Amino acid sequence: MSKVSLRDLAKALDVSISTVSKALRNSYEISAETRGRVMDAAREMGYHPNPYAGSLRHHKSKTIALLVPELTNNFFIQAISGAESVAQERDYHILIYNTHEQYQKEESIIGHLGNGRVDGVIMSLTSETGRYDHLNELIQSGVPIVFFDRIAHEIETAKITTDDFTSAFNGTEHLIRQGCRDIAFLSLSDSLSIDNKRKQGYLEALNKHDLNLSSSRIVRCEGDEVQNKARIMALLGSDQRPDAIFATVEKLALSTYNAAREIGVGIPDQLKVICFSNLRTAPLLNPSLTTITQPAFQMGAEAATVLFKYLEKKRPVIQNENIILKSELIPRDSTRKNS
Amino acid sequence: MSKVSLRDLAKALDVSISTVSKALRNSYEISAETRGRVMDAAREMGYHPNPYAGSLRHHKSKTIALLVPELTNNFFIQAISGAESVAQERDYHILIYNTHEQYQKEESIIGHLGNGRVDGVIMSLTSETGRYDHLNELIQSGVPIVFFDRIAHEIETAKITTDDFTSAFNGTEHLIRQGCRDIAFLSLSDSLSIDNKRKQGYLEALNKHDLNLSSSRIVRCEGDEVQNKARIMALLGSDQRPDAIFATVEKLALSTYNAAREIGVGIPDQLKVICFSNLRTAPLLNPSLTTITQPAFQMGAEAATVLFKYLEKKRPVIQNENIILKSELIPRDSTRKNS
DNA sequence: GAAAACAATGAAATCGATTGCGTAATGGTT
DNA sequence: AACCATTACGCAATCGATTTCATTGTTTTC
Repeated sequence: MSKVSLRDLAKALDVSISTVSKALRNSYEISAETRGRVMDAAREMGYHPNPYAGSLRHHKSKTIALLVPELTNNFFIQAISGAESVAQERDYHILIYNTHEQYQKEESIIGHLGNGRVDGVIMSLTSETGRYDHLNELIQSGVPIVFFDRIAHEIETAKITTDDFTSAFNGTEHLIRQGCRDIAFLSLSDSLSIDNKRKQGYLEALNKHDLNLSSSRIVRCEGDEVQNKARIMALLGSDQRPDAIFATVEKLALSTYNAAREIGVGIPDQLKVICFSNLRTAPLLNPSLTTITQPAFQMGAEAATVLFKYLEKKRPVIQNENIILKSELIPRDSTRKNS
Repeated sequence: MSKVSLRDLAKALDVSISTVSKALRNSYEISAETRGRVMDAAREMGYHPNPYAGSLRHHKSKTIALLVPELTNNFFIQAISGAESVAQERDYHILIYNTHEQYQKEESIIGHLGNGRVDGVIMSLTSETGRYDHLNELIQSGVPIVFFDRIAHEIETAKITTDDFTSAFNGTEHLIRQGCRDIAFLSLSDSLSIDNKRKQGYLEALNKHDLNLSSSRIVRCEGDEVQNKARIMALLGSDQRPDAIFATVEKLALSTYNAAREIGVGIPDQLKVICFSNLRTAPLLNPSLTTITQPAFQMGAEAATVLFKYLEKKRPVIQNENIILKSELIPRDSTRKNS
């Protein structure tokens, strides 16, 4: 039952290996009768071609890699799901890697991806990634990369992002409209472009509305859950408590909810909260959470579509291209105006 | 810069291919000097071995496949994350497949996994899967499968589950203790063993407490989100509304929340809700949701560990083995006793 | 000093599938 | 009857790495 190769089929049918191979690929060289016999035998004996033999021959693996900094994260999962659905349509296989927000892991994994393991890569950078040598090297070796969300501007390729600056600007204005005057911004990492763009959108909105920007209102939360929550509790416990929090990522908003609950700060009366999030339960939270929701599934699908478009070419060098999708601001109770 | 092979190295150093190969693998046959030269050249020229050439030779791919019926699902994602972390430690690669709850996709994907693409498989069945020929065939062809959560009892191999019967029994008793007398059970599929075990636990608890089991209280929710919500709204809107809902899976509890909100049924006063769930925001919901939480990450990690244990053997035939982990019942406000 | 032992390297087979080219057999043409 | 086309198939090289088995040249041993 185990491992049927072309050779086994050839032996069983008393023809040559090449005849079997050609018959299975419907070559015009093979007579209809022989082809039929081969097909039947292949079915009966349960023949499945060894994918790696073909990969070796054709220098393509029909496999792509997906690198994300976190797996247990609604945004990335939806993006993965989007990419997966496109890949499945095209009979591509997906290798998945979790870089755990560590540059070192990213580098090591990228190193394993050269020389034919994958035909292309879709990825989002870790929050630590500041150098791109490993990525450039991979591209030089002929493996194209498409970035989504956490992109490397420095690399010429396709990048799928959302309108982070505008979304953050609008989100901040939304808070201001709801009556907030002292908005803290919870940031994830200084080296991420999305983080910086969101920060700029936030600052620009403050500026437009003549709110002074005390730099202490930008709080870096790059630790683990416990550390971040402690930092937020310190912020909320100080005598100069902000009246709103803009969280760049979902998990910081949840930490804010937990911190506020623990310290006895009422949302939205004493503190309004908004964040970038793909949480399905946002409407069911207490209070329901105002979110800026990225089209995550679509981003993943788009990244895969662009990648495949280039993979079909003979020499897949991806043109520099910025594909920017729109996020949606969904106001809910966490930013409800005080009555 | 692109594609450096052993041959290229050999040419550059003016030695044979075999010498290069042996040098890189630290063979004692090669002199220290030559080895050094080879190593240096390999580093400089950016040599990475072609993984598929090795796979062909050694009949192993250092790759496993992970099949799940859903990707955007907290339970499965945590399980995947657990398996991924173990795989990463051992330098294994993970191919991920979403069967979308469709038997046909499961069958087709499994068909692509024979003949060397992967060394083993970790999977959870679709809710449609009732035949196991495709799985048996794969195992026969030498690819071991480890199941988690949604397992196939009929197949002799390792299976990682949680104590579904007991958990459902305890969950139901919990509802009864909180004063419920008419508990509806939202079921996902009749063909899934976990669903049946949970159902049995539920029935057993009713039985123990002498609550009569009108069969109409078991509601099959195997449609999409819209259909399920409609079914639940019909249930909650009837003049014989149950006083509690036991949801087998998270998404049905969320549909229940939405349905109850829409129809104006108060949780927990008019309706108590409990469910199997790995939702991180369960404590933050309105009201906070009582959950039976499975150790999903651990299940994935355990599945991978068992699989790798067998893959290290020469002839990996997995012994029949049931590994049962404990779920945790976390009472929250959605089952709070009426005052 | 001849034989044996050893160290360092290379040639070639192998894994499984593909494919360009060669070739035998058949039928048709003049 | 000699020739050419066509059909149907097999041989062998190839992809890249590994590994067994020679094959050199050198050193040791009696």
